Amino acid sequence: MAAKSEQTRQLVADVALKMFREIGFEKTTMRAIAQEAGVSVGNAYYYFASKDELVQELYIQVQDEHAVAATKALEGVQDLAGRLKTVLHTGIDVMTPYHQFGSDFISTAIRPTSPVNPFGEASTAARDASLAIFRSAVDGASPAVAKKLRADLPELLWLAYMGVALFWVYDKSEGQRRTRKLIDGAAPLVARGLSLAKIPGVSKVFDDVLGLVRTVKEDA
Amino acid sequence: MAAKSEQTRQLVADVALKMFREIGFEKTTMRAIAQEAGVSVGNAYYYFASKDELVQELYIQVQDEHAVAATKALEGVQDLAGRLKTVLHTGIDVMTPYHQFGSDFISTAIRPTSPVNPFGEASTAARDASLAIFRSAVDGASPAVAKKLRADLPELLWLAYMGVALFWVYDKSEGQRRTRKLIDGAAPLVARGLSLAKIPGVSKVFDDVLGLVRTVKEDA
DNA sequence: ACTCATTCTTGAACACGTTCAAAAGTGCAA
DNA sequence: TTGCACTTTTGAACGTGTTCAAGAATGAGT
Repeated sequence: MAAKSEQTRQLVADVALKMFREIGFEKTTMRAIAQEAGVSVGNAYYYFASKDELVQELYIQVQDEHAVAATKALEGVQDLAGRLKTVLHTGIDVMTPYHQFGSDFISTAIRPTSPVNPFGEASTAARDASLAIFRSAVDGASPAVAKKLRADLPELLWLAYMGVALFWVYDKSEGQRRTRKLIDGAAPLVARGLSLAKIPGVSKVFDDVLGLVRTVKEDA
Repeated sequence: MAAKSEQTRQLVADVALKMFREIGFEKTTMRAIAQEAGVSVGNAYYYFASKDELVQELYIQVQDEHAVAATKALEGVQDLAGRLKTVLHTGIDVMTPYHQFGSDFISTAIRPTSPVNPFGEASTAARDASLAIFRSAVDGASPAVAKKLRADLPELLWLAYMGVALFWVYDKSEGQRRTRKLIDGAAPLVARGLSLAKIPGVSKVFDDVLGLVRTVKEDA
């Protein structure tokens, strides 16, 4: 029997996500969710320990959509700039229905104790999934990315992606036009910048950057 | 008469900041502030429209301290790497008493409607003050920074500083050792990276980066 | 059919940030 | 002194996220 329990859980989650999309984070109160779902407030809390955990539900779903959309869109795109653009654009695509919700999300997510914190423990799975998208974007590129960069690049790009997401949240231009522009401009620049790694004088700086990144990551 | 009113305002602010420092943001309730200050809750709200505005008070104070400390510490430091290090380290210095408070602060600050949002209207003054520190760090450097970079660099460094601050918030190492390491490593790297602007192949990439920055900033 | 441990559900209660009508205080003009 | 407008102060009340003791429902073992 497919757990009556699981049904209730799904119901609450579905109602919550729908309300987040339609009326925003703050106006979606736990009481409203419960009422709309036809359960008691306490019951919603039986399945989700906090409002933040409902946000986590949304986060995971958006992440999944991104993985699917990006994988599909990457087919046939060879060059790094194009692949990077693809991953970033599809990322923004799946987030778009939640744009008005974005600032509340980030505000929630940035709190170290939040289950949605992208750097935190609770979202290791989601982060790894997201990282995997960038890894595939890098690994599948031709001409290939310089070998010494290949290991760390996906993580750095993912970090940049967090920055783009932040930019997007603040982007009040229609359809978030500016964010799209930023992606279209930055992706080729990153690719070109990386190709400079062959120049001797530049190569050393790259090595040091990688060294620093590794050092700082290490003694966490 | 130095306004009894102003005295109350100061009292509330002082008590609040002290409590933020000592027991953190969440545990510092408006009721606790009021009680400790010997006023009613409503009275605290007469002077500060929200708890966020008390955070703004803190933000401004920290900013001021940073400006003073950085200006003093910059004396006699010539090279860009050193000057950058100085500004970043003094920035972390003045924030240190509030480290445990950091994540709540950022979580508050990142909300576009917050008076403390560093990108927002309400903190234009504070941001300009902070920007001025970076501008002076750049302008006072010798050997001088490439002319074409000089206009935009302070803003980009300020942005990087926001990133460092974010890193610091998450830095759980003792005394935030890792953040210090990051600063010591990154500052010379930035300086060296900028000096590459003279190399022809690199120069073009730099130009495009600046072009992109300006484009994206323009049609806000 | 009858336990009874486990899972699920309820709604009242709590502390919080915030609001507001009303009271108290203040200072100046008549 | 009295009157009056203005500023300051109060504390009860509201809606929020969250907790929890208590009760229902469920289902496996007898």
